[in-house]
Amino acid sequence: MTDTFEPPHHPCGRCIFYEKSLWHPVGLGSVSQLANGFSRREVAQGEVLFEQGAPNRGVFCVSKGLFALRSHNADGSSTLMRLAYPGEIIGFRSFLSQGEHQTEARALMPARVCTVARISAEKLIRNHPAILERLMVRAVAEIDRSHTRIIAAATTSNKDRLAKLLSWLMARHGAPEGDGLHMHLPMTRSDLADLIGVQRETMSRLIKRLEEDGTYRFSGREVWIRSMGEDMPPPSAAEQNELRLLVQRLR
Amino acid sequence: MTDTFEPPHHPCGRCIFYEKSLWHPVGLGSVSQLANGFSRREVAQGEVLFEQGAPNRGVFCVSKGLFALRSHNADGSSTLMRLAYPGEIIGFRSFLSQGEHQTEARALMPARVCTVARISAEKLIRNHPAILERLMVRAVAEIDRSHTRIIAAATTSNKDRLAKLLSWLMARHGAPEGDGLHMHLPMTRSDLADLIGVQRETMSRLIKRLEEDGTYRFSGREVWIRSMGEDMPPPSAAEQNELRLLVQRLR
DNA sequence: CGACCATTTGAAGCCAATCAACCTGAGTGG
DNA sequence: CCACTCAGGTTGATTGGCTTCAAATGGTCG
Repeated sequence: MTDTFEPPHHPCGRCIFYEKSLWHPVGLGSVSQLANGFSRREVAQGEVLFEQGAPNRGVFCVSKGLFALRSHNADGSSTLMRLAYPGEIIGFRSFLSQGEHQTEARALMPARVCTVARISAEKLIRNHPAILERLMVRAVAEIDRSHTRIIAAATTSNKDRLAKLLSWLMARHGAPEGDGLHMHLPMTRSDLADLIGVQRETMSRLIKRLEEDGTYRFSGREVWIRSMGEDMPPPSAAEQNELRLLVQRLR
Repeated sequence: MTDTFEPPHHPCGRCIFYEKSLWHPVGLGSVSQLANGFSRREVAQGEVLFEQGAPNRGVFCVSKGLFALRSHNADGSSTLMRLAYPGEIIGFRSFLSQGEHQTEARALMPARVCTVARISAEKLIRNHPAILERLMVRAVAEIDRSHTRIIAAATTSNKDRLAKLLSWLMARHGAPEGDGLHMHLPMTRSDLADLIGVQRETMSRLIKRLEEDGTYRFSGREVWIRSMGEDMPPPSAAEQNELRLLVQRLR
């Protein structure tokens, strides 16, 4: 839009979500201050960006790939709290409370992350209150996500929640194939189980049940979803409609 | 502390949590601006402060009593998202997103609420970024609460979660009695069920099972908890210890 | 090949949802 | 005063789903 006025050297300037970037409010004058504490880094698939319990070192922005934010429970189990896609900020809770990371961040795909070191981030936020406003938007989004999940867990069946999750993932990782969609699952079945809140064995059985319904087909991490038309009565009318829209959108 | 310098007419000046109040950063100079959009109001037990879906009219601070923030689901069921005690801010999500309330706020006890009208609140936040910082702290707390709940739902039994909830409520509503504690439950069993995420009938059975364990005694909304010492092996060692500390603290 | 990991399958048992019936106390209206 | 209703709560019977333990399968990698 206003290419002429945008600072050519803003570290986030090349990101497709630059306009919505957390650090966008840092104007021409302070770009050097931002560039100072800024670092960009590739994270290999499976690599841990930060451990649960580790001290926070700054604010992280996913630039490429996908991260899983996982909470390790005292009893050895773990819960996958959320997935973070490019443009999303992670680790901001521990940054704000100047404490330890509440979750572990692990790359589920080859990823890239931009970090603004803690000291720099604190300084920038003090000087540019608009950054805090943007961070607040992210926080509210996280509250919304959490509430939605709590409600979903209390009101819908595990099978329905899995179907919902799969169509959600399909929207981000899928491509049209035949009369439906196909994707490579970015995570293991254990991860899916941790995301839905069931045991691994149950996830295996849920997947089998979904396959028996005829809408989904699985082979390892490959997933196909039929765009459906005349077949059986699948999950629900709402779900069916959602899928139809999804197929249309990706086509 | 610095009584001499505190504005004598700050609307929140008399609150015991004044120092931690959201509007504390409004200094001497701007108090009139705050007082402008400020209103205080009694809310009768059972009365609804705001409905789910209603447009946000400002930022609410619980001054007395207790509110239940409930989400009404499409299928007619509802989920009790959280309880709000004096000093807590409610309705800030819809305030920030300038949208509709995501939850219904209903007084579980005779309550009092202080409201800062939307326009005033927006102006104050623009002029005093420190307010936004404090609001961010509340938002992070809400994220923490939600995450804890998601993890608890995925890893602990309904019975254990209920026991935890009861001891939590006991800490806020209980008083020593005999060799244990006693409280009047501030909510119905349906509310408890909505908080734990089970059906009313299941809640009734959970309560019966807790009674059979011998730690709790129920009669209508009256609840007694034994401080225990020699009896049976109750919920868990951690839970037992927590209760012991609780009894000591309230003694 | 052997080790390891992810996944699947089976069997047993527990737990919660559901539907239905019943109970109680607090109004309400005749 | 009684009959009625209604909200809150309990109880029983049944069913289905999930966990748990155990064992088998399949793929990958040194």
